[in-house]
Amino acid sequence: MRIATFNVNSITARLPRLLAWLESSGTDVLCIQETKCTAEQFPADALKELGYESAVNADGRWNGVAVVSRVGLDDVVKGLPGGPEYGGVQEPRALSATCGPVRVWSVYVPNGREVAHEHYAYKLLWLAALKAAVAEDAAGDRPFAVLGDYNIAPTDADVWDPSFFEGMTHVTEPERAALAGLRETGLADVVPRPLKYDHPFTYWDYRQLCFPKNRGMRIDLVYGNEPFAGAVKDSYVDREERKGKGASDHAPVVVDLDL
DNA sequence: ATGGCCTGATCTTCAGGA
Repeated sequence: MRIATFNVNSITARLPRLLAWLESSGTDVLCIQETKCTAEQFPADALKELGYESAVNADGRWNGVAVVSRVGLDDVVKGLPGGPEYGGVQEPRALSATCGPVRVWSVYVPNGREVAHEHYAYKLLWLAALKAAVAEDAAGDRPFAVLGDYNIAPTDADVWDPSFFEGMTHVTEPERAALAGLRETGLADVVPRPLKYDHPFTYWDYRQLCFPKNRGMRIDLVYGNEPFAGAVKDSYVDREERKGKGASDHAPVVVDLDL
C-alpha cells in the first residue's frame, strides 16, 4: 500500500491539485495537515467520488488535520488526548485512524513562532502529550506511524543553511529532544529519498525563490514503529507537487509499504 | 524563468506561517 503525508496549506485552495495528485500518485492513505477549513467545508464529497473516505478534525481558518483512505477508515479519534490548550481551546492538530492493516496519526505540531514566545512552550507541551498518547501503539505489534508536519528539522542536515536558523524555532535542542523522546517509544524516522539534490527537504518558503534555489527544510516526517518501518519498500519526497501554479509550500512525503 | 509569498477572514489590511 502507498501512504503519504501532505501539508496542503488550505484544502480549499489546493483541491484541484490535490484530487489530481491523489489519482496520479495512486495513494491509498493520505494524512493531511493545514486544511484551514471548518469540518463542514471539508471536501468529503469530492474525495468520495474518487473512492476515498474522510475523517476530519478542523474548526476554521487555522490548523486542521484529516486522514483520507481508500483501504478502510475505522476507529477514528479526533484530537490529542491529554493535549494542552492554547488560547483556552484544544486546537485541531491531531487525528488518528485505522486504515486496513495500519494505524496512523495525522499531526500538525504547533509552530512555536519564536523561542521566547508562549507558543514555543505550548509546542513542547504538545509534543510531550503526543509521546504519551502514542507510546502504547508504538510498542505494539500492529504497523503504526505518526505522520505529519512536525515543524522540527531533526538535524542540521535537514535545513538548507544551519547558520540561517541560529536562534530560531524548528532547530533548537529542546525540540530535537522531543523528537528523540518519540523515538524512545519505539518509533523510527522513515527518511525519504529526495528526487533531486542531496537533501529530502519537504518545505520551501514561498518567498525569495526558495524552491528554485532549494532553500528548504525537512519538517514533514514519518515516524513508524518496527512493524511499520520494517515493511517500508521505498519512500520519497514528491517535489514535483511543489512546482507550478497553485502549489502548497510543502511537498508530499510518500511511503510504499509491503502490506 | 531574468522572477522576489500565500491563505482566509477581521476582507483593501491583517495574523500566521517557519
